[in-house]
Amino acid sequence: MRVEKGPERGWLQFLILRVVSETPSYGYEIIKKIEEMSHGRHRIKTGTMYTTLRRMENSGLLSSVWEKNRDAPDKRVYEPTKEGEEFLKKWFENLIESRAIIDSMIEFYNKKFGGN
Amino acid sequence: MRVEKGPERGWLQFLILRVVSETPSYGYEIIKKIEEMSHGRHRIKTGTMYTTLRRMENSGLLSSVWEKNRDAPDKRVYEPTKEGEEFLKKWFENLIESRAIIDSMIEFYNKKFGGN
DNA sequence: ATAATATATAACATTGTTATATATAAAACT
DNA sequence: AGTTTTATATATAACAATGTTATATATTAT
Repeated sequence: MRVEKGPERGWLQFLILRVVSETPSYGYEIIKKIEEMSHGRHRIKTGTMYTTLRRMENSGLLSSVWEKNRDAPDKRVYEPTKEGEEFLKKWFENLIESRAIIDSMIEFYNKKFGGN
Repeated sequence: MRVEKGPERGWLQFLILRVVSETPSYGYEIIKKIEEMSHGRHRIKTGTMYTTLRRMENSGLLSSVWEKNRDAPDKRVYEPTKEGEEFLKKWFENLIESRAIIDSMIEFYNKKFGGN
């Protein structure tokens, strides 16, 4: 799989990997964790989430197991594959490199639009 | 046109607007300015650039005029529309809001992967 | 009943890439 | 002087990747 160069592509995949690399989790919970983590800025629709999880499993970034429950619907729990961990790490490295560019962008903004 | 919430979508459109909002410019030059601005990290292919410029004009974010030249090929010079300026401003605002999230991401990375 | 939890997918829209084509002007070669 | 190569400049069709919308199903808690 191609790894992109900046914060421009696969942002959602990055967020998902960020979550499940900390603790394996399932679609519904990942949505809430992302929402919490981004202070309400990223409200992922269920359709988007499950579609993306499925694609990421197909492309080898995630693996899943069914967690069976008596008193609740079963959950499909995801964790990163080795390839997923590598993808995540590269994305982080790119994000760190991009931070300087982002900062210079914001500086330009403050000049142009008269920010604080 | 829908305006997105974070650094996840339309990053290239944002970069283009960032450039032409400073000084109106044309495809070939915009590629070089973006490459320069990003310290070589964003090398946009001509196909990507002209396709994107065309789409942005169609969706009302940019307008263009032909600059006729005797000693060189003509250039199609782009500048942002009013809508383009608004799009750019919102993108900037979202980027600023996202910076805190990005920073917390990087902090997580440093813990996880043992960064500096 | 209604809301919250939990997963799923088809159809669509948007965004970015690749491959290819055209044309002019300047520089370097032979 | 004539030829090739490089740089400048634009364009688009076909494709790949990513994200959204709309809709469906089923269980548990209030």
